[in-house]
This record gives sequence, C-alpha cells and structure tokens, in this order.
Amino acid sequence: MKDIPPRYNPKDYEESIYSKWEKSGFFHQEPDPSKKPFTIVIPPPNVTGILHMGHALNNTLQDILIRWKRMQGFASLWVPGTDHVGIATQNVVERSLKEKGVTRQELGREKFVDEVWKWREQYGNTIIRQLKKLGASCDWERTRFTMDKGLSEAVLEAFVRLYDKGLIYRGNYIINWCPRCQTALSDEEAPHQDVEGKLYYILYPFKEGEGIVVATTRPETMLGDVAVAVNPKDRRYKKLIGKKLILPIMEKEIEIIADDFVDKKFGTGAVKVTPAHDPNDFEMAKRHGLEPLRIMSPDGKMNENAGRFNGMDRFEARKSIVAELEEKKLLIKIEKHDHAVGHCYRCHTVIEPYLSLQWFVKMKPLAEPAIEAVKSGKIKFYPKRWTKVYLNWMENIRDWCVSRQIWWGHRIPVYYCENCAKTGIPKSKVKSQKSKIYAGIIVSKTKPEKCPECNSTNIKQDEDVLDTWFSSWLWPFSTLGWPEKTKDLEYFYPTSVLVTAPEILFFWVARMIMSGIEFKKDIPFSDVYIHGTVRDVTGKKMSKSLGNIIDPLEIIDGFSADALRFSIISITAAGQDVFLSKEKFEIGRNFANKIWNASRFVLMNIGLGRQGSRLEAKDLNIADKWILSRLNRTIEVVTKALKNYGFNEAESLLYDFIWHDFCDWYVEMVKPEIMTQGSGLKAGGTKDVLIHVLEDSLKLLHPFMPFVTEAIWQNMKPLQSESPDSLGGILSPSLVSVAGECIKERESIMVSKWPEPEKRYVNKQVESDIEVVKEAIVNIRNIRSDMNIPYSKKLTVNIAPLKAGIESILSDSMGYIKALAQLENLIIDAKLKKPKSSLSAVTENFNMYIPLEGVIDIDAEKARLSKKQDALKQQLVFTEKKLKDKNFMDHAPESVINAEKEKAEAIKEQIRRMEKTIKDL
RNA sequence: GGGCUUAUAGCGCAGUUGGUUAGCGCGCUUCCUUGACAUGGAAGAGGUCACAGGUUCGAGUCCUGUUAGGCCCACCA
Repeated sequence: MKDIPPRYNPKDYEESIYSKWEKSGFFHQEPDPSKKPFTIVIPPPNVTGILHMGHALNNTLQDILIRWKRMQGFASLWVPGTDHVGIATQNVVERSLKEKGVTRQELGREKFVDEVWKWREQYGNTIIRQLKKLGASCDWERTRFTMDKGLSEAVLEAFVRLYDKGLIYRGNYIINWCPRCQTALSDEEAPHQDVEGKLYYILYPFKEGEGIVVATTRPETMLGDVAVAVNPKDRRYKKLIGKKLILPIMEKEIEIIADDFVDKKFGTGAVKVTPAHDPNDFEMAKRHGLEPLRIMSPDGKMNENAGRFNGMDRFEARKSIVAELEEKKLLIKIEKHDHAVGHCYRCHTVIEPYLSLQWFVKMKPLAEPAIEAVKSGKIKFYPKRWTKVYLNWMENIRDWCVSRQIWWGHRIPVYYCENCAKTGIPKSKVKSQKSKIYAGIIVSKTKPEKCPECNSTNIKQDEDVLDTWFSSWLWPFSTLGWPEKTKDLEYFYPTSVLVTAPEILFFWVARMIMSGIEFKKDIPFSDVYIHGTVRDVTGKKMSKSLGNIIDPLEIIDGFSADALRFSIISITAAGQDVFLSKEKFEIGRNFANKIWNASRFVLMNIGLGRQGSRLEAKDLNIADKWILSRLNRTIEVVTKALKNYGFNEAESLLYDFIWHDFCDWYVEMVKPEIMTQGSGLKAGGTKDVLIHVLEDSLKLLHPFMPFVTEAIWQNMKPLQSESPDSLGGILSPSLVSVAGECIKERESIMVSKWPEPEKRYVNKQVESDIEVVKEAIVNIRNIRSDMNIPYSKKLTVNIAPLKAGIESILSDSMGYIKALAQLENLIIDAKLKKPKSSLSAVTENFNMYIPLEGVIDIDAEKARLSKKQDALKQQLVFTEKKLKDKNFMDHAPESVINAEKEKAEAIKEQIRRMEKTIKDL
C-alpha cells in the first residue's frame, strides 16, 4: 500500500473515471415517479465554438448542482446541447470557403447549407468533448441541437401560433443593418459602444437668402434628406417653418417642418430629416407624410439615389461630401462629439439604421405575464438585483425583429402566392383565417399545395431565416419534446434552475420566460442564477481579440479538471465578476493533493477491507467526538450554502473543515494512537471515525471535485457489489495488486447518498474544550518558535488553570498536548507558580510556564537576546534621529513620517518584550 | 442621461439578518525534509474596513452625501 503515490496524478484517473461513469448510465435520467425531478437545461454553446472560461465556470456551477441533487436522491436531469448561431456560423463557413476561392452566392443556397452541415459534423462535437473533460454529468443521450428535426418543428409551431394570434407582423421599418453580414439584427444584437465622433455643422441655404445650419454626425446621409425639422416652440425658427431650402449637393428643394421631437438645445436646434436611415427621422417623416428616400444599398455603399456618389462606400462618401461642402463654404464647423453607435455583435462593424421589410414579433403582450411571473415571485433571480434589470428591460420592451437575411437557420414558414401578389387581392376579400393580415401571404408549417385565395400553385417561400434566438427561446421545452406531449415534458417541465451569464439575460433568459408562459402556459424555471463574467487580472473581459484568454483545456492539462473547477468556484463570489490568472489554479491543485494524501494516510494505517462503522459514544475519545461534531455542523452549513447557491461559501467551508480541522488537527491528534495499533481491522473508535469522516468529506466534496473524490472512493473501500467487473482504470495499479482479489467494484461516489447532519454528534461543549487544548498547544509552539527550540527537544510544561473545568479538560487531553507540542512532561495544577528561568504565556484560561533550565543554554540565550536587543536599539536610534532631522520632517510626505513613527513604536515594543524575556530567564 | 455594482493587509477576495480580538488564499519573515502531503508543517509580521456626516448602547455591516473604478441600458441628430 505504500505504493499509493504521494501525488495525485489526475491523468491516471480522469479519463477512465469519466468513461466509466458514462458507461454505467449514471448520467441518464428517465422520468421516475418515485422521485422528485430536478432539471437543468444547459445554456447552449455555439455549435462550432470551443470551451472558454465562461463555459467552464457556467458548467461547473451546473454540474455542482446536478451532482448534489443526484446524491440527494432527485431524478436529476441535465439536458445538454448546442445552438446553431446563424450569423456567426455562416460567417465562419463563408470565410473558410473564401480561402478556397468560393463565395456562398456562387455556391447557391442549398449547397452552402450543405457545407455548413458538413462543418457542424466536423466541429460540432468539440465543445461537447470538452465539457466531458470538465466532468460535466449531462445526459448526453439527450444532446440536442437547435436545428434538429424536433426543435425545428418547435420553431415552426411557435411561429405559426404567434402569427395566428396576431403577434407576428411584417413591415417596413428602420432596423439595425450590418453591412458586412448583410442582414438585419435585433436591438440586442447591435450593442452601443461609445465612439469618438464628430458633429458636422452644415449650412442649408434658403431658395433665396441665408439659410439654416443643421448638425449631423453622419453627413453622408444628407443625400437622403427630405426635410429639416425644428421645434415648433423654438423662437429662432418659428417664422421659418414652411420655408423652402435647397439641399446642398443634391440641389433639391426641401421644406422646414415643425416637430416636438426636436431638442432646441442640441446642435443648432435644427435637424435634417433622413427617414430611410434614422429611426427618429422615420417616425417624424411618417407624422408629416414624407416619403423616405434610400441612398444606400445593403452592402453599405451608396446607391443610385446618391447621384455621383453611387457605388462609393459610406465612409468614403462621408469624406468626399465633407470635402465638397467645405469647398462650397457650406461646412460651418466640425465639433468633437462622443456618442454611442451600434455595432454588430458578431463582426463589430458599425451598424447602419436601415429601412427594410422585415418580420417582427409583437412583444408587449408576451412581456406582460412574464413581468408578472417575476413580480409575484414565481421566478426568482439570484442575486436578487437582476430582478430590477429584468423588469426594466421588460417594461420598455420593443418589438423583436426576427428575420435574418442569411441562409443558415430555420427558414421562415411564410409562403407568398405570386399570383395574388400580381392581381393584388385586397385585404378585405381575404377569406382564410391564416392569412388575415396580408393578402397573398400563407403562414404554414408545411409548404401549401396551392394558394387558399386563388388556388394558384405559384407559391414561393420567404427567403429569410429566423433569428437564432427564435429557436433558443423555446429550449426549455423544445428539448423535452414540445410540441409533442411527451412524458419527459410532463415530468421534467418546468425546469428547476437556469444558470447563466448576465450577457444573455435579454437575449435568452427573458425570452425563455415569455415563450414558456406563452406556449407551455407555465414558467420555464423557478430560479435564475446569474454568475459573473470571467475577466483577466486587469479586469478586461476575456476575449480572443484581446489575446488574454486562459484556455480551460490548458488548465485541465496542467492542473486537472478538479483543480480548474475548485479554483474557479473558490474565487467566484455570488454574482461577482471573476478575475483569473493562471496561478489561481494552484488552490485547487494543492487541495486535491492534500485530500489525496490525507486519504493515503488513512488507507495506509487503517487498511482496506474495513466495513461499516461503529460510532458509539463509548468507543469515542474527545478528539473523535470533536471531529464528528465539526463534521456534522459542516454537513449542515454546506448543504444550506448550496441551497442558497452559495457555491464558494460551501467550498470554503469544506476547505477549512478538511484541511484545517481534519488534516491539521484531527489526523495529527490521532496519529500516535493509530500508529501504535498498526493496520489492524478492529472495529469501533478512532479508526471508524477516520473512515467515516473521510467518506463524508469526499461525498461533500464530490460535486466540486468529482474526479479525485471518485478516485479515492474507489481506492478506499471494498466493495459491496459482487460483480466481477474489472477495476481497470479506476483503482491505481498498485492497489489492485495489493488488494488482490478481495476487492471488487465499488459503487460510484456519484450515486452515493448525500450526508445528512446528525444532531446527536453535534457537541458544542467538546468543541469549546478542544479550543482550550489547541490554545495550550499553540502557546507552547509559540514559545518554541520564539526561543528557537527544535521539536526534537522535549519540554516540560507547567499549566496553572485559572477557571473551573480547565484542569479536567487539559488532563483529559494530555496525550494530545504532549504529542503535538512534543512534551516530556505536562504538569497541570492550579497552585503552580512560575519556576525560575522559565517563560510564561498567559491566557484567560490558564497560566503556562515552560522551565528552560537545561533545555537551552540560558546564558547563551540571554546573550543572544541582548545582542539582538542592541541591534534593535541601534535601529531605534537611527529612526529617532531621522524623526528629529528637520530636513526629513520638512520634506518627507506625511505618510512616510507616520510610517517611521510607527516603526519606532514597534521597535520599542520589541525591546520591551525582550527585556521581559531576559528577566524571566 | 438612467440604472446596477465595487472600494477591507503588498496583491486577489470572504465577511450571512448590525454584536467579543475583522477572516481566507497568494506573497513576505523565521524555523522544520518528524513515517500522508515541501502541491507540506509550525510560528510570525502586515488592516484608521475609500472619504465626510448621520442612526444606534454598539457600524466593515444600516442611512445620506462625496470621490474613484467597472458594467449594463438609452433614438438627442
């Protein structure tokens, strides 16, 4: 058994343990009426993505919950899957095609989509393999992909239902347009970033006479101006309303209109109106019956309406136009102007507000019950503050643009009758319920044979696909079989908790709540746990472009999956952002090694083959009682912490208990007893306590560090099951040979029972007694350290108790004190007085005297101390001299002076203490 | 512009509903290769809890304000 290596080597265990778990079917979960369900759906990662630290944190949190609940006896289901992320994936595949010299347009839609599928076949499992390396205990048999048949069916069903309810409409509106991806984006997909911009003041001359100055940040859009607007209350312009202006460059006549929207204080108080390229202008134009004029094409270049700028890139056009205005002396001034501009969340290109025909979901009716669900407390956010963020967004929700001009995704289930479009059947004549909103439009899950209006078969499907989030928002129930009425759906829905990053609160969380209530008539989950964002040490978000990524796989390789998991949780305070650096993973690695070695000690001294445990009071000594009390209180507080999603609290409680209580104190206290008894199999008492505490500790730790706990668990005990299944992989080779045939496969720790706190072991009296014992030991060690007395020198210590009861506490634990402080003799007597040549320690419980006659050379020690004292005195003189130095006092900053003063005080104190010690000796 | 959040030891962070002497990890100093572990053990140094007020018998914790970071949202061109 000495062959158990003194280092935990994760590479010997992690892979084989995981494959064993997987094979054993522990991850799989069917509906089980005898148990309560506990369900989590994974926030689906990008199908072609790779694991980053955010995923590692997110999935560790979920795995902790699911493993914990599984051990508690819940039917614990964790549904994994991936998301097709339309735009991003299409971009990636397009880029790879480009390298081969092919564009998607050349390839054509069908072939291109085939290419994307091929891509997915090749890379789609990467992230899943990586999650397995992390130890994620997902039910992999249920792995879902948003483009799977069932989930696609759900998308169509949802779209058609919403359409029939009148919650989906099509229309020409200003949307966020990415000229690079060439698609519309939702508001959430176009986050605003502060940009250092310029405000251009341009003179628009009257037909006759002076003119009016307008301010704009995007001068190129002036080509599409249809008016200039002023506030009707603005005295400066009141008289000018209705007057005609000549739009420079285009030399077109436009009118000055009055609109309340215009802010008198901004710029010149006069604003150019460009309805096709600005959402506000669009609204204004609508109010005034002005026709929008589009001057840009979808690729961000100026179009035929832009006159001679036709074909020029938008930013090039800006330059040329500014130059031309300057030349014509129409450019009054340019001011610096910082403002927030939308950027494509996939390619970071500057968004163009663009007028186009898109599909929208009406959100207000969906939001109302979703607001109520949170307000009433049916859904709770952890930490609570996210409630406000959620409500604020929901209460100001705007319609959701769901059509995307790309090919990779769910094609919109809308069909157009070309015949009706030609003949233009008026809306009033439309008979079919399904097409009540637009003539010639058929919304259907399957392609209709013929047009219900005119029986024409000339029918074409909409070219666009749906926003990826339109499939993601159905995830909690689409993965369970919806729209089919499955047993899974009935049993596992609603799910228990959603664990996610704050970035996707609006994208995903809020929308899932709305869709759950809309389609399932029930909330999708009751708890939402939002963890922090992973950042580097300087506080920057980890991202590829910043090059500050710490690759989780590299960490797993260098430290172990357990170390990664434990470390990342330990530095994640609830909902706070996580600041990472590589060194931080040493916490977990060291802890795994510590518990490995503690187990190694237990195994080496207790022996394999121990079964059961007898923890009767009569067999227990005070140390046993103490550790059992601490254990049971730890079980209670750890469980409570997990219940409140206090992951790092639970972890640090375990860390303290295992490392400090169990290893530092209990194991050290019982060492003499264990060692002298050898590795016999006698039941009862300390040996059983060791096994019991270690087992429970491993169980408590298992959700956090699944691999090392399983490896030890399998090494630990002989095993109930009679199955002759091989031990390969899990037991260390050395142990197999030592234990030989008596060892059979042990049931996995992951399906062992989560410990319950047992009140009968909780003993506050014993705990406080042990504190007194520790106090005595620490005081002796303290003096040893001060006096440089090595542990090999045995001491005699006299203790005079100062309170009733202390005497019996100390004499009951005399063995521990003698062993842990390396004493020859311990005399406890209230009447003891300070002996000659001794050092003392005084606490509220006792006076302690350590005679040093014969232990150390008293005279030499005195000499050593006075020499040291002299050195200190010299230092003090130097410091005090400095403090009297006028030059120093006048010029040094106050903080430095104070530091010097403190230093002087500290030295004085040290000298005083030495004085006393010398006197005592 | 609105909202959220942070400020505690050199660094990174805990600190639950206010309650003894403010904790942990890293780092630092001294000692220790003692039969589980040097990825370890023992001892130690190091804090005006950002600042200013207030509530209270009592404040790191609650309230108000100030300062400095960070994040999110927002259609002032």
